[in-house]
Amino acid sequence: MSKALEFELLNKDTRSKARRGRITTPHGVIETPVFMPVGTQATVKAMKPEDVEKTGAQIILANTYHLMLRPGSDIVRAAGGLHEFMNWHKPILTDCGGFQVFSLGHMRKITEEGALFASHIDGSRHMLSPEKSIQVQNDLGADIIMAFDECAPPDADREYIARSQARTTRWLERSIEAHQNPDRQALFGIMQGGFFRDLREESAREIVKFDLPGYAIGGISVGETKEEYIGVLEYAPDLLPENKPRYVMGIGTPDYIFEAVEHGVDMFDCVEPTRIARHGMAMTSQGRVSIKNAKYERDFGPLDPACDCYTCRHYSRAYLRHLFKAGETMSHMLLTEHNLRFLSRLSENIRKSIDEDRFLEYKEEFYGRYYRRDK
RNA sequence: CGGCAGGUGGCAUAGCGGCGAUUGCAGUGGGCCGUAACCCCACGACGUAGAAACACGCUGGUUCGAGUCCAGCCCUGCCGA
Repeated sequence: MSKALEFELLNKDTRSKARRGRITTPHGVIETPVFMPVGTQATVKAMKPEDVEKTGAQIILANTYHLMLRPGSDIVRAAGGLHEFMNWHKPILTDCGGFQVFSLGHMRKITEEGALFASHIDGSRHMLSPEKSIQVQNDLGADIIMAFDECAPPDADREYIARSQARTTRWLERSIEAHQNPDRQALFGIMQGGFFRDLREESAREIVKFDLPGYAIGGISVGETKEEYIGVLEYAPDLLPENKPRYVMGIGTPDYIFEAVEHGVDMFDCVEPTRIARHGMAMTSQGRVSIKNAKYERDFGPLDPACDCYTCRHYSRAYLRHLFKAGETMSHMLLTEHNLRFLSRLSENIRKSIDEDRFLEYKEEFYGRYYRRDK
């Protein structure tokens, strides 16, 4: 059993599969369900670590592929690891590069050995294999690291998904073998299998055998319909051990989060809040607000009257709109901070609702405000 | 007063005689899901598509056809007095 991570199941909702948990890592405790902001290049874009922390974030992500290319994991290691390098002293999770196998699909070639990438920065060629991914993640030193997988495209056919999923399992075995310090970094396995239940079952059966400290559900929220997404959630979390954290990779809209939690998921991450912030979009208690809209030109009220974040306490919609239209970096900072606070608070409220056994009521109440259909 | 260069969307620009006129910025709206993302898409605007009419400074002319060629005028900029 890994000493790097401990998971306590604190409470279970009686009318759904939602659960409250607590993960303990070398850099601190994480209350679950938890939303994890993404800081791909060892920075949550537009945010200082201390401000990320103030939003209530308990753990952030960083990325193997990006940091391997720049600055290079040896440099991060020489700096004393990611926590020291980026001045974030709470837990960190590093993604393995498997998503880049998908998102940079046209710039790489997959073989049994791994994925051969042409760097999006300078075109140089890099083999990202299970061994390489884990070596980089060992250098980075995150509390939770991910086994190297292939995130297959949602429209791939069954035959491809079957082969890819089986290969990901073989890659998992190699990832475990390559892992140098399981006492300080917890290695999670990733379930694949696309939208085929039997392939998901096969994937789960194989990866669970390794008795890892946690498991992720990968390959969803990659452009499929919401129905397909929920379809996988109906059975996939149940295929994973109850006493281990379950992580759905890549979700960050409130509805996707609620659905995941309802089906027994504990962790989730997404670029959504940070990216849409830089594109002028805010998540508010009343639904999404596109701050670029002309109707906010003279709106001197806060972005979200129900929000306690720094942005909402000090700035108006009119000012945020002005900053955004003017191309000022400050708009990215303020909107990002707000969106991160929004999702942290959502996580807090979800945890509270599970503690009080009223998760479904909270979900309904939230949907009534956020997804109301007027305007 | 003379010489030169120009006048095309809000601004800036492209445009062998076939234009229902280009592109960028600005504008309006939308998207974004394990971050190649301060990015991408759409639309409107000069410039009219229900019909008719007007039409790239203005007025004429050449031509089957003119933003494009010609003439005059108006305006702008630069240079010289």
